[in-house]
Amino acid sequence: MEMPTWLLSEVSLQAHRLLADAFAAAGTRGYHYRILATLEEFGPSSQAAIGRHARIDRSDVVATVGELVSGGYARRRRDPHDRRQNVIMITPAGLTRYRRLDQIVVGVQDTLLRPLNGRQRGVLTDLLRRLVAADGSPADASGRE
Amino acid sequence: MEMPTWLLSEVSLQAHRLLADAFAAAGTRGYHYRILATLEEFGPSSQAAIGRHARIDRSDVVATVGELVSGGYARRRRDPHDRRQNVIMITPAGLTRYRRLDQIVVGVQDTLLRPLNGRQRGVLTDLLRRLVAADGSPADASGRE
DNA sequence: CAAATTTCAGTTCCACTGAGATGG
DNA sequence: CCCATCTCAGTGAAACTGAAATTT
Repeated sequence: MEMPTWLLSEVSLQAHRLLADAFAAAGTRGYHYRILATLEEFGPSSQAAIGRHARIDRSDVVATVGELVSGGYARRRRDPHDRRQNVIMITPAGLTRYRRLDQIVVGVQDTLLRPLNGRQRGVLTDLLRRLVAADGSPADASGRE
Repeated sequence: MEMPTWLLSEVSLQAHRLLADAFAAAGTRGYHYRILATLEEFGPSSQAAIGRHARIDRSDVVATVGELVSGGYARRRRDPHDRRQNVIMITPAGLTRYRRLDQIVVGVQDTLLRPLNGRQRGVLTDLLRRLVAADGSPADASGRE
């Protein structure tokens, strides 16, 4: 019960709980924040591109963007240059909302990482980044999918 | 998008995918493994105790233990000393199954942590352990629950 | 009475699948 | 023809809630 995967899922669950509580208090969910963050970072994007950046399934992107549009946080238009895709743009209201949610998320980082000092936080982030970077990379011969 | 909680959830998701795939191939799920591991580690336990050790909700413990009993991997009896509770015991078949699943889990650790050397794995485990240990501990004034 | 345990029924979020329609 | 995108409908694991029944 001390396996890294166990510890990882426990810590991730802690983070998820903190985030879910904070998001719920703000009347939203993780997918909303992640999509707003993607739009803020990459600008107008197709739904497929959003899904790749935010790592959300195509199917969930459709539904969540729909909710964001209903709430006035994003706009959805057909791309005139490639009529297969939509162009999703964040609205001023969406940007305001994103900034507010982002502060919440920053606060959660600090709550979660309180037991670690600055140097330790850096080491943890670095190690995790390596694992993320290696996901599905050539190092591993037995590919998924 | 480089927040520790994001990296954490990404890595945890990688681990979850690896484990879920491996468990599915073995015809089981995470809850089954976690409960078998708890029974192996702590011996006969009440369902409430299992839930506390494996960090599984009381409600899910009931259902999952039921499945394990159906599969012949555990037995459920009323505790004669405290008739509110059940005593759950792992069967020989359950122990065999647990050992097999545990090997799978050990293999997944190695797949996941392949990008890190031994020292780095130790550091990561240590940092994560600190975060887990601090969960809901006094350091944080605003307690959950 | 209060507290703990078991159980059931239901919810939510997240990740994912399959298939159809449209368009490049 | 093949491929990408969008969309809908549905599945399943995991975490959780509320309430009832039993027993301590």
